Amino acid sequence: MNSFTEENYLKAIYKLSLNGVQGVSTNAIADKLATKPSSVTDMIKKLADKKLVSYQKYQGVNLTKKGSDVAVSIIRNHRLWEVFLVEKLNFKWDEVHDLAEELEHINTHKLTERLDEFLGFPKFDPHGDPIPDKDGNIIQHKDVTLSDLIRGEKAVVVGVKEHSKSYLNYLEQLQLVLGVEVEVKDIVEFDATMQILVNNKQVIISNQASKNLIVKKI
Amino acid sequence: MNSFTEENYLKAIYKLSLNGVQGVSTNAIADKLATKPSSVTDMIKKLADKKLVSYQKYQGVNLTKKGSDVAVSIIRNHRLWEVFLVEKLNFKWDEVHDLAEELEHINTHKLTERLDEFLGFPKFDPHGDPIPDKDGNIIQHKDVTLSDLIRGEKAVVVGVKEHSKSYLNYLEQLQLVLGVEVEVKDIVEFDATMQILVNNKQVIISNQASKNLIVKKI
DNA sequence: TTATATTTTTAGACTAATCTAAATTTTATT
DNA sequence: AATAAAATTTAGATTAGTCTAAAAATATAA
Ligand SMILES: [Mn+2]
Ligand SMILES: [Mn+2]
Ligand SMILES: [Mn+2]
Ligand SMILES: [Mn+2]
Repeated sequence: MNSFTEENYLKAIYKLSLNGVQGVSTNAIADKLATKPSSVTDMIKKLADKKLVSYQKYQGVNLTKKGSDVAVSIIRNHRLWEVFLVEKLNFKWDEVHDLAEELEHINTHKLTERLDEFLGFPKFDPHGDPIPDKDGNIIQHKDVTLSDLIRGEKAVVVGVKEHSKSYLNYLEQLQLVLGVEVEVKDIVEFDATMQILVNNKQVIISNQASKNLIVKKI
Repeated sequence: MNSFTEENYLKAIYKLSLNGVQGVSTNAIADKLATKPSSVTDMIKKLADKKLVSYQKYQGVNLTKKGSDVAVSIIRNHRLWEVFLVEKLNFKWDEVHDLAEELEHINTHKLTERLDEFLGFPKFDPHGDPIPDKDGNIIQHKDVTLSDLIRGEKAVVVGVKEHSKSYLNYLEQLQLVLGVEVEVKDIVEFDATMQILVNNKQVIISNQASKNLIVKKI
């Protein structure tokens, strides 16, 4: 089997591949995992030996089918556990990520499937991220963010691109949670600061914040 | 914090201490953890440095208050997760131990307490083992086993001393599960094989099996 | 109470994962 | 195309946990 560390590398490579990048760079992985490029090179070699990634020196790394399957399965676990923690144990959406980082590695088919069933086969996690189904199929978000809207447009909040505690906490204070409807009232031309309507309240939100909020136009 | 490995050592020492032994031996720990005595000596030294055990060369090891607290907390996690797996995810009692061995190390106060609450503050796990409360208080079984009974006595099954898959599976086939009433019909003098009544059915059970079944006389 | 057996510890080596510093390769810039 | 900058890899060291083989201490038995 794969160690927790190997699984975390696979997950990181998977996520970095989503931006259409062909050949994920050593530095990008090091950054994401808060480790050093030399450590990444070592691990990549090991993953390549195990046929989990394809790799040529200096050319970046790509997941094989096998590696991608492992990554998706870890992500499935992670998101199912986040749903469990929020729905069943009443955690808040800014509290569950770190716990899910640990729970995701208990990678037993039967446990995952039973958990999925217990939760009623949820399609999205508490941050709006799609949960891969048991065959690994995953619907990616269309990635329209609040910052893409123009004055007068309305949309529903469907996810976040940034998962830090401070961001999630901030959003909750503004009542900018999943499912809430927003309307763009005004945009400052200089720095794209937005004035929006949330639950009938006027809210001012920076571009830094609005470009991490995934929405669906209505 | 403590590594998974350290936690497993503490748990092993805790369990070996329950037999009233003063000074748990290196070999006993090695046996329980399926490792070598030399590895145990190394780890004991580390745990002693961390004030989790008290230890003098060649004299065996004892948990400190601090070490005992960690051990009890891991055991609490383990048993709560076993309840979760059986009650909520419909696992059978012979399937949950290995999963709980992994889940128990996600040792976060808040998670444990929320899980306890979600499960309705259970007092016993699926094998009849008592669950320590949040302050670490734990009621130990009185340890009367089926093999202690004499002809004609009746009792209720309240636990098992052996947790192997094969034993639990065997018991289930005989319908010897928690809460079931048994009556001793006959005992073979030679090897203490018992003939008992379970759910109105006659069952023959070896001493090997009967001495691992914890019961409460009625 | 010596000799023998058993238990425990030490010494030295190995693997996984990490790091720093130096060397190499690739990419960008003159 | 030559040079500078950035990215990547290699070399060598470190830490946690483990192991085997040998030495030392304790327990048992003649
Ligand atoms: Mn998460
Ligand atoms: Mn999430
Ligand atoms: Mn168990
Ligand atoms: Mn149990």
